[in-house]
Amino acid sequence: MTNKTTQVVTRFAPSPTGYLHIGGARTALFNWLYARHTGGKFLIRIEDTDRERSTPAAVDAIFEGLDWLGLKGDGDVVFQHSREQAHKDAVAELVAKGRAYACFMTVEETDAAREEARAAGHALRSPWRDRTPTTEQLQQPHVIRFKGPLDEPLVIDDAVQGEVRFNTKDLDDLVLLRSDGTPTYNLAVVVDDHDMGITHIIRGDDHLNNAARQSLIYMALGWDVPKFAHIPLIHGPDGAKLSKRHGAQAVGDYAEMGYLPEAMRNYLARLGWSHGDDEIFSDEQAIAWFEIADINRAPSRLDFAKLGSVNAHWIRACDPDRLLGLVTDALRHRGQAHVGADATQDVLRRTLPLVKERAQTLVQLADLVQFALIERPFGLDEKTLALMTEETVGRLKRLHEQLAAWSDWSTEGTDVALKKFLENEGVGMGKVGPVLRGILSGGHPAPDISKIFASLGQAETLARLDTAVFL
RNA sequence: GUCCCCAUCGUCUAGAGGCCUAGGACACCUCCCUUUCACGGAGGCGACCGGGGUUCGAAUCCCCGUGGGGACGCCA
Repeated sequence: MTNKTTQVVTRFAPSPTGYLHIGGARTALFNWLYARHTGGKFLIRIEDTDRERSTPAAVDAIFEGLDWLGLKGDGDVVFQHSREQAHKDAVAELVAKGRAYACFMTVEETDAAREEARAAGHALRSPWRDRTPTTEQLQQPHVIRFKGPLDEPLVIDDAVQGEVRFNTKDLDDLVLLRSDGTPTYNLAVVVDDHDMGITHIIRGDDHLNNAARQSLIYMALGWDVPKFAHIPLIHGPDGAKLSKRHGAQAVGDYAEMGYLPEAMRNYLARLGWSHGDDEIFSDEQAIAWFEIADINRAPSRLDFAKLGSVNAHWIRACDPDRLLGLVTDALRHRGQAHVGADATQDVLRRTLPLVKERAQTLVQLADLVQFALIERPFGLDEKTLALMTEETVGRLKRLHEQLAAWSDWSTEGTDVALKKFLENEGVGMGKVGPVLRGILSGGHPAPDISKIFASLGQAETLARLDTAVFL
């Protein structure tokens, strides 16, 4: 735990140009975990300084993703766009301090100068860096650039990556205000993080270079540089950067595939962070254990097999009523609109506990429950039909008789009934099992036969037997 | 091309100089359980990228190489 005098404040700052990416989700999770761990605050800021690419739909999508994941911000959401004036004020201050300047290069000139600078072994330097423009010149279109040190060592003390050494000769004088007067990302981030009191910036590795530039701005403004923690990116199963061809990228995709948010949190937290050999842990445990020092430095790959096994655990641990609701939703989602009916809900309530240990996702669970939901009369598959010899039919009729008189329809009870029947018949389960399964399940995947009995209930079991045997 | 980061089983990882003949999880294989498919149980396969140092001793520290990744915008 950190000391009480300076409360930890973390933030998640996505740019609303699309859905909430799985990598972004983990970044958000780490920020959230660290804030919870330290008793600090977790804030959300929408980085919409690029008005062209930012859309309200994307903002909604991001919040939908965060809500589903259960990651709520502690304060009001900050929209970066709304803080334009603060950004401009900071730039004015930098100009006044001689730490920023007007640059009149055109885009073409800038490109050429950049080429030239690279060839010379350093970053872009504007010829306007040391000129004082006249009042007339200032009427012309221009950008405001940061005036960084030309050739000095710069060390970023990163909580994950350690001491990262740069030289300012490789850092160009980045644009603070565009020629239309709007602030750029690198400037806005610094001003907002400072004003929001962010103490720890936990974000993707791809920002490590920005950290160098940003820290220069902090220092120029005379502000404390927050603690940086750059976490490695998540890669696809093939080790390449996560992209469309890897399939699911949006957290919404994972919801749709039937993963539980708590499973997602568990899996994502374990991806790139560890607490010894612990694999399955609750939110409370993750919060208690989460230290930035335990975040790994190497990028990690997404592994659906492992995600599935973690999800299977949380499906089993899921509260029955909640699971019923989730499966009902999944069934509706696939077009089974009638599943909300009381009778169907009863069937599901009985069936779910009997099959839930077989599923890795809610979608699989929805499949596993189909055998109980199909409506009579349904045909028998060929395999089952082939088993319906005269001898078997006679046997099934006797079974029907015995079951009709049996009262205990718990799984254990029907198991006893079945065993007794087999004993009386003097045959093994192999003689009856396959055909009975076919008749009762309609060819759908189904659990043990006694569990099928318990799931269907006496009336439905007898009815299904009836239609098969007497057709 | 320049700058930066990274490197333990197929994957996620444990490991902070001797506890390591390198541990766990997922995946995979075998067997058991069994009416199907699963679940479960018992085993098994399987890694310190390479080369130099430092040290009595290195997966752990240093250097070089190689291989991955990221960044080089008036995008964020």
